[in-house]
Amino acid sequence: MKELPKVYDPKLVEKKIYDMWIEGGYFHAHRDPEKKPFTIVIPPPNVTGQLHLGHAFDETIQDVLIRYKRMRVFSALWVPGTDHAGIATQIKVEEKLREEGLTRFDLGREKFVERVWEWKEKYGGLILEQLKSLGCSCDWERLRFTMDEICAKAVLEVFVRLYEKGLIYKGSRIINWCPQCTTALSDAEVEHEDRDGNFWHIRYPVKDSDEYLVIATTRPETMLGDTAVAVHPEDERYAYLIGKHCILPLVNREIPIIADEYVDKEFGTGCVKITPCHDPNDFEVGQRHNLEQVLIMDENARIINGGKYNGMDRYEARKAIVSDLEQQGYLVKTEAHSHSVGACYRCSTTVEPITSEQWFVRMKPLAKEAIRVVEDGTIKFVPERFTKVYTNWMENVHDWCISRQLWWGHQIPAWYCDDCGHITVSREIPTECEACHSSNIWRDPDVLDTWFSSALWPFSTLGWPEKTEDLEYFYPTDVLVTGYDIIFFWVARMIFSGMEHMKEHPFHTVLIHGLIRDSQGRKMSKSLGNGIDPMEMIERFGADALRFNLCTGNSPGNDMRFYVERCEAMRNFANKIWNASRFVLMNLTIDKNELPEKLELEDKWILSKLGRLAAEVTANLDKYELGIAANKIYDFIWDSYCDWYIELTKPRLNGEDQEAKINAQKVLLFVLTDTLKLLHPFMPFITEEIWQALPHDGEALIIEQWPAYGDELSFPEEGAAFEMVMDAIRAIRSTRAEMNVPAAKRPRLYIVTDKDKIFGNCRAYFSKLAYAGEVLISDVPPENIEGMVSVVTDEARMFMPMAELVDLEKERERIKKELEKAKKELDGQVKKLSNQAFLAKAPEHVINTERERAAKAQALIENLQESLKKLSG
RNA sequence: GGGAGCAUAGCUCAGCUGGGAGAGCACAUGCCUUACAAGCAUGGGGUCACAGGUUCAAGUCCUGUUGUUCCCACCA
Repeated sequence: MKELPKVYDPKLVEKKIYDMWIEGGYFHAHRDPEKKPFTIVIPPPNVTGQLHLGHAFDETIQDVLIRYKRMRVFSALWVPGTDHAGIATQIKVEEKLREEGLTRFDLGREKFVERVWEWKEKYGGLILEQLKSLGCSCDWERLRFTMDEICAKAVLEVFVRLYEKGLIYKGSRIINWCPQCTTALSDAEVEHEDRDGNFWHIRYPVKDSDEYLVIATTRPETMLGDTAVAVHPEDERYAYLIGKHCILPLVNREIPIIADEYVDKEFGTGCVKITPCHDPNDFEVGQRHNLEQVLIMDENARIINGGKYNGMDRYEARKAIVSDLEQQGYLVKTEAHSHSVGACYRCSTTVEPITSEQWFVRMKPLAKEAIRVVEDGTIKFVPERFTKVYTNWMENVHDWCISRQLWWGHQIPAWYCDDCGHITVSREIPTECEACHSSNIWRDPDVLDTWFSSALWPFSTLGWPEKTEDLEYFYPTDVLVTGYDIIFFWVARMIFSGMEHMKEHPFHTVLIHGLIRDSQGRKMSKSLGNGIDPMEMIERFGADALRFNLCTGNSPGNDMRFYVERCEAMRNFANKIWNASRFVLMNLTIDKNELPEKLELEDKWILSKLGRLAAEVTANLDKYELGIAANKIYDFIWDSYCDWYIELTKPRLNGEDQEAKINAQKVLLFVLTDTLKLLHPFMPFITEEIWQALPHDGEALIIEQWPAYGDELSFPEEGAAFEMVMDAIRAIRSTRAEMNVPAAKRPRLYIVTDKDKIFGNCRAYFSKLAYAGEVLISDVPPENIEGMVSVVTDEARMFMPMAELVDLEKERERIKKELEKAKKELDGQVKKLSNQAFLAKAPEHVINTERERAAKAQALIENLQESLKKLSG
């Protein structure tokens, strides 16, 4: 039998085991008509990214589910892949260029995109290698990239289809503009934050009058683009001014005073400046009143069309304008005012609402089905509370701005005709305008939002729009695992995309988890420098320890604080399993895993526990309760198997009875093997390594069948009987510890009980686990009880002659104290059981449990009283 | 303005459909007991935020309050 080292070293094992799995081809899912498919698509990490704890968390959950289903004999497919991550990747490569003193414009589009591909080829594999270190059992033969040919084809197809259906359109709308990334952003890509700012009250003179209106603004620079002042139609204060004009200060433009219900009479002065090009509301007002549009900022948020302010940065202009207003007497007052400011989710620059020509997806028609499938339960969110977050967003969703002024991404398949102005949208690269056949056409330089391609991920990865066999077999996928921060970006868009293009839900369950935070509850971020590198955790404690840490100690959907010490604790757990297995192997002389004919009491006890564990863990995993399942396995291994069962087998293993020896080995091996199976999804490496060292029939643990038992492991009576013995052992240990009896002291043990048969079979365990010398069992107490320490449970009275330790008076006090406690307990039971309402209304099994407890308490009291009486002589 | 989460041991958190308060770490005491000191045994420690309510029975369900975190929203 193979010798295992004394301390488990993940580094010696993980790489080797992973290679073994790859060689075995176990990650590759076959389209097996005999099996049911189970499919997960990975949330594709940024291709240039590095694994952080958030990934590790997300990926571990998916791997647990995939491994579990694989062992349940599903054809379990986990599709891996990476995302081209438009802005993020482009920024990274531009930074690199800057080190060479270059910008992307120096290279030109074509060369720049080439550079990004080079970068991707060079660094794009890193995160995939990291996933392997974590143990992810992805089907690497089906690796995808959001910009590979297969995915690009899907993107093209979707764009053209939606355009043809009128669900994609180009238009001039207010969009969020990031002056740093110089691109449009979708609403979802803007993060709102309350910031302290000012509320500037400005006087707008009414034309041909001494009067003026006071408006208030948080962005005074936008006044350069004002084309009206609005009041509420029913505001009698200003009714007589409607239709007249104001003179815009500094600019001296005449702008109309209009009436619009959008204005809140109660807020501020009741007058609002209207800047259609730089505020979404004002844009709407402008549309309604046919107002002039004056765009006053360029792509870098520098002033244009603003006279003397031209060329200034937006904040410079703000300062200059406020100062000029003040000098010229237009500034009424400045108030401190906290208001919400939008920031780019990539670079945190304050975004500027700007009118711009962009491509949009018309959301209302698409949202309808996406809401329906969630409301009718076709798609379920776990935990359920995220359903509302989703539907609420979907019901109020605005059109999705999908064009980005970037070079890295899927270029929009639209060509403009210089002659007739027609837009040709096409799957093929056209040579002429489809309307006027002019060859004077040029392609839209913009690319699509990265999330446009991720939205198609569940079916693009399987080969759509081709009717592939994979698509046929594996779609719809089953579970989508991601953090709650990605619901709008990705989950929502996958759902409506799946419904629109596949006419079928992309997955039936969305398993949502929280975010990983640092030990103080802060978000992990580069700027705080509080990030923990999962690779370092793997290096120090092993992938299994990291995985187990991430699976436990949190509840679904909630954030989780990450403690390095917990990795250490889980490393210790791995070591515990290692040593337990080492013990089993050291004692093993059999080469076949089978249960013996003859089972001892403790065998039946542990087997019962194993049977229950398997059933419960299965139920928990089916409900996506990974943490509960993992905790149960942990407790079973450490407490039941190691601390009790292994110790209990030692007398047999070290004894002379050959048959008993073999039988103990058989049960040890059987229980260990099935426990490894249950633990495998959580700790794949160590379980596989041990399993390979144990006698086995199959090839690898990863493809072993998940344990499932009928009644064959159910021994409720024996299980309960053995718990009785354990109670007695614990009571003795406790008393000995309390009295500071050293382990070397092994007094004779008298057990007084009417369950003499059960206790009689367990003599050896009292010696081994309760440090007893000779064990004598009887239904009457021994003589000379005065010199004995007395230990009492509800099933037995026990006496140990330790005269030198016994202070009779103290002994009596100790027992009296226990008696008090027991009586108090019984009082409670009696009270409950004499409550007629309880007896009438509580379910029978609850009443029975209470009766049993009362009976036990009663028995304990009697035993204690007996002992006390004896002591008192 | 709307919505959600959280509040349980010194710390971090479990506690699934209501039925005698749990884990890890920390702490204390005693043990190198031939699988494991990354270990074993034993122990201390909790008005389950507060106030009502439903129920035979509430940490668990309902209402409200307080504190805290987060999400959404076009309050200029």
